[in-house]
Amino acid sequence: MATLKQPSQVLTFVSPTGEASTPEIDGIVLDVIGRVADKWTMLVLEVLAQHGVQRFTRIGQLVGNISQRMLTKTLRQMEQDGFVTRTVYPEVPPRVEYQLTELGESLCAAFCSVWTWAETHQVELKALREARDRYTTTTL
Amino acid sequence: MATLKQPSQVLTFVSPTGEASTPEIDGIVLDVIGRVADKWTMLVLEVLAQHGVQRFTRIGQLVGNISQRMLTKTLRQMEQDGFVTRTVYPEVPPRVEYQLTELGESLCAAFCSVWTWAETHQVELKALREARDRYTTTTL
DNA sequence: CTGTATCCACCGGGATACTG
DNA sequence: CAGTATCCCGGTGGATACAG
Repeated sequence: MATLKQPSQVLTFVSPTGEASTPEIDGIVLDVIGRVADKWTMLVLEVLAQHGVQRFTRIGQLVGNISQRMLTKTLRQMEQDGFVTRTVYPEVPPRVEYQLTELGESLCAAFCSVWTWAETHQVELKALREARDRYTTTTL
Repeated sequence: MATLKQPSQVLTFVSPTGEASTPEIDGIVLDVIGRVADKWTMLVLEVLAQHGVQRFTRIGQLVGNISQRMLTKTLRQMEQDGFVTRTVYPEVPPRVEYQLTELGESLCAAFCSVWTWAETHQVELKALREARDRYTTTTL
């Protein structure tokens, strides 16, 4: 983001020289977060971390309900970002194996705390959601 | 090494019959991840964590390019999820303040490692991307 | 100031069909 | 097996206008 594009009337107020109160979040970091904060990416990351090198179809099975299209796109993106390696064996039928790179593993480790947080607070979160749902129900 | 978490009950292999018994990652956790892995949510979370209680417009400024619509939606969602509290002061002009709850702060802390990871590897990531972009010079 | 409501363009993502 | 190519629908999110 942060692309050139006259912010017509957005809340932004990027001062010319920066400074002032510009606690803007670093663009690169933000961009990285944007890529990584993808549902399928996180799931594939998880799968490869737990099961090691796997083939295309296998990953799809392990992830769960994911279409070929999304699996392909996700894996390609992850490959581009250097999170996984893609190895094609010139056989017939073809065999393609995916494996986490060290970068991918380190990312996975970083996400571990979030995953743990989700598990730790799932009861609490579920309760909150149900409480909210009770309000939202009758109002329709 | 960097395994995300122990095999626990999260992922299961496909049963011998070919039926995908429980390949899904825990629904609640996945759902939570889905909500939390939102760009704007993460940014607002970050902003509130760093700047403490803030008003609507101010949050918008601190976040950067975010439309009112998205800011409102994000804040509402976060309020529903119990990440922030919303305090309306019956004044004119109106003043509304948002503040992280303890839950929100704990989530933010969990995300800290991801944020740190992004910062730590940003050079590496940038290099990878640029290398890729050079290949993508396949004109139009 | 703090929103809500609307219109609308974009694209994420499922379903399906075809290829090497 | 491991994709690629289309169609297509619904959600995301920006722009704009209006309200309390």
